[in-house]
Amino acid sequence: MSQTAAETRSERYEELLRAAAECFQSRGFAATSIDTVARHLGATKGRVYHYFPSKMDLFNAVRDRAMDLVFAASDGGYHMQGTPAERLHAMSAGHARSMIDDLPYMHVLMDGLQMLRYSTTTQFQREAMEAHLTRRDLYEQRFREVVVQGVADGQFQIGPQLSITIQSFMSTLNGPVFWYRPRGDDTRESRQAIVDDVVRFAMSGLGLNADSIAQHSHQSQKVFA
Amino acid sequence: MSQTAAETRSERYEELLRAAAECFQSRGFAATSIDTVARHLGATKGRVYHYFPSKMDLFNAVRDRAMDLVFAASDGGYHMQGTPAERLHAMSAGHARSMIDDLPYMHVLMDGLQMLRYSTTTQFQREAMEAHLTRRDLYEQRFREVVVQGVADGQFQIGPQLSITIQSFMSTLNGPVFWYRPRGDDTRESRQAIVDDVVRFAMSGLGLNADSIAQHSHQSQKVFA
Amino acid sequence: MSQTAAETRSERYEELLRAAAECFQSRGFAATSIDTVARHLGATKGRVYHYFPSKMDLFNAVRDRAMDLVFAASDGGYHMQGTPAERLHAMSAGHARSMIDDLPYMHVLMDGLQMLRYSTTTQFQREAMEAHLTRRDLYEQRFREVVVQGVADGQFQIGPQLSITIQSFMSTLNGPVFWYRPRGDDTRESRQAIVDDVVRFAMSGLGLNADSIAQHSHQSQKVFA
Amino acid sequence: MSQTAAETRSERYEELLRAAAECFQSRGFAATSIDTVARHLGATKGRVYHYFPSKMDLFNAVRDRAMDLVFAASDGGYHMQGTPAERLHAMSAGHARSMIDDLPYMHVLMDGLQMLRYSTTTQFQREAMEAHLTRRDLYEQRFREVVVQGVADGQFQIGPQLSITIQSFMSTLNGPVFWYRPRGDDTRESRQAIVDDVVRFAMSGLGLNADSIAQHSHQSQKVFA
DNA sequence: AATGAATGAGACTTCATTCAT
DNA sequence: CATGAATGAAGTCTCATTCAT
Repeated sequence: MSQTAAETRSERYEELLRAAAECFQSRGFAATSIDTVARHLGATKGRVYHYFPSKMDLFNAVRDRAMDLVFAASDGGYHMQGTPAERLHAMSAGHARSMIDDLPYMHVLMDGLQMLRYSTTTQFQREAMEAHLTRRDLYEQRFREVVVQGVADGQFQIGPQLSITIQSFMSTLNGPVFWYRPRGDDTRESRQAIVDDVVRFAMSGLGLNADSIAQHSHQSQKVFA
Repeated sequence: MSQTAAETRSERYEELLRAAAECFQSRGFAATSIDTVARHLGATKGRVYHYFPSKMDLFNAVRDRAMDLVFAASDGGYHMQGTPAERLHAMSAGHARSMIDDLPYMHVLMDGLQMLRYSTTTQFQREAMEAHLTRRDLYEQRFREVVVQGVADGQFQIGPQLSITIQSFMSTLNGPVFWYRPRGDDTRESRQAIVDDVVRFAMSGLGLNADSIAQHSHQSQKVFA
Repeated sequence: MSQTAAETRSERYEELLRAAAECFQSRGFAATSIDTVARHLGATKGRVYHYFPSKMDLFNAVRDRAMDLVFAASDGGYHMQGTPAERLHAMSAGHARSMIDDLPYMHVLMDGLQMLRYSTTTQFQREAMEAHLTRRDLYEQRFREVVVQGVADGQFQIGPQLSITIQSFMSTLNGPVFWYRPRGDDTRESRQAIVDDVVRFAMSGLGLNADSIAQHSHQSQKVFA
Repeated sequence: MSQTAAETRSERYEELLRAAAECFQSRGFAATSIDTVARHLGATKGRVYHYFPSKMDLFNAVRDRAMDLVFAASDGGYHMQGTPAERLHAMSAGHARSMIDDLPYMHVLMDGLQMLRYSTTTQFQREAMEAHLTRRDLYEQRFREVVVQGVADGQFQIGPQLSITIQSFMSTLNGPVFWYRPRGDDTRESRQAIVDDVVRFAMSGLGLNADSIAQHSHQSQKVFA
């Protein structure tokens, strides 16, 4: 019985998180009202406030979940054996795939960075933001690390400013969040094709030619199968 | 005197547009109040309403101005003589440069796309949105056109889905809007170095090698000097 | 077992009453939530609602208990043998003592009078309020009665309007509710010293000189020992 | 024109302050809604918020005004020439008179002290509270000072703890706030009679006999005529 | 050309209360 | 007996907008 209750609570929580993510995605934080989220869920405000003490806390929860997802998506590639190109390819494919598969969450992840200048934050929320920024830096650091190795190995040819290259690389991978929208005729394959092209562009941006990219793509298939 | 008045009006209008752009940039449309814009200007709401009938109209004006700027920034490259690679390089450099130089406006430009689902729009505003989307498609079409030529010429090697490549290319160029922030020690040269690296990455994403990129970069200097 | 249960219930009830009194004291009726009371008790709302059908009923119970306490505190003095001065002194000492010893309850007693104009009252609650006012009048009547006797006896010298004198007398005795706050270094004696000074002032207000006051004070010690 | 506007603003402000005082008086801070105040004024919330940024600020303004009034009421007595008994009598009469004449404000003044434990206070509001407490101490200090002189002169006979006596004295003077309510048949004289009796009781509490009180009363009449 | 007053709709949030368990 | 979930009313506050001046 207690387990059922716990499961129910957990399910409700997930339900809420997803509904919130979807609402925040389509209208942004400021333009999304708690009422909107509740209605999207077929419930009332009270339910939302029963799980989250404030709108900002709800947003933070969504954002943190998004971070979890994106970490998980590229984790396999980061820890796998292989050349920097192979690893980076796998990480990128996972990342891009997550952008498409978890679109609502990822949208919030992008939006969340603009939240920096909001003054209406409690002490707790400021700490949450700090923690988030730390995680985000850690995440970027993983990509940077592999890129640096690839440059050292001579696999990648990049411009003089490493930071700019990394930012451009991530911008490409994050791109789908801004231009991809699910369609009725999407299939697992059609989405993978999108991911492949995005990753191909990104890897190519580091100076890899098409042939080697194809190879790594093959690798990544196995990893994420 | 009439000319002076006209100039004053025009100056005030510009002042307002920029102030609005800066406010919209830092807090987004929904979280920016007319009062905030007015205060940012050292005035009161009345001034804003004297020039714009509504907040949404103010936003539209900023967004349209942003579109003007980005068009102007890549126009030289688009119309210049040269290979697709040369033209695309010039267009991209102009675009990226504009992202950095007109950051507040460009931020609004990116944000403006989320506005699609706002229900509170008048007939006029819906038309303005339509017109904006048309211009936006037209703008993207210019890049697509040149990329297609380059692919046909064999200068570019891209993935199977042209659209995805174009989107990734634009994502890279737009990137600075999300990660660049002006700093006290910025110089014209340091900003140009950023632009060069971004463009290098984007062109490289189309399969161009570093040498040819360097060449085009040289060209672009002349165009934008 | 049934007795144990009854005792438990009674204990829980007392616990609740006191917790409520403390919360109402520090924040007032309107600003105290049922949740606050429950948390103060280390429980949840359900417990409160198990014993009291509504917040107002809880408040009424606390207020009635406060009335019980203050009645009990001055009852000995009222019924004792002696001159009006002696009796009034004993009543006053008991009353003032109760103000300090039962501070949370007495605070609620003072607050409760403001509640008159609340419109959200049920029939039952209106009746409870009426009953309370009746008891309150009865209580004041006791003091009035003894004062009148003292005036008739020539022990007290008061102003032309008896009501005003009574009100002032009670205001003095009630004073501690507004300015006394328990401190770590309070002792039974230090609290008694406060009571003595308050009562001395009040009796003196009726025209009694210091000497006779000292005498009565001595008397009252015996009554409340 | 500007003067008219200024006057209008000032009038509106006063109107609001009084309306707020009246509402706070009858229901207390927490139970008074801004809507209530607005309705009491025949206006809407917006008007209230146009003049006061928050409910707490409105309350603070009322409380500060109350403090102004009570200071003014006893100021003449404090600065006048005379024995401690004469001065204290005049101060007390002014104070008590103010309790009756400015009842709504004075009620707020009493309530305001309970506000100490509200956690929902901004930095600014905490400072306002500190400033208020300082003023309040200063006010009390005036009475204490004159009482001490009277004790030194042998005019007053009080109990061993000066503080308790002062508190009791003030409690008596403040009393009318809790028990006086204006009635249709009130006259200037009937109110003065109340004040006289209250002051008589308070002075008598310090050991003054009726005769000397009558004398001082005569004095005070001249001061406050 | 611009200000300040005012409104009213709508947002976030709290909380008394009910109910299933 | 007690909890946790949920609701709905009400309250604080914001803000786009209108209007008189």
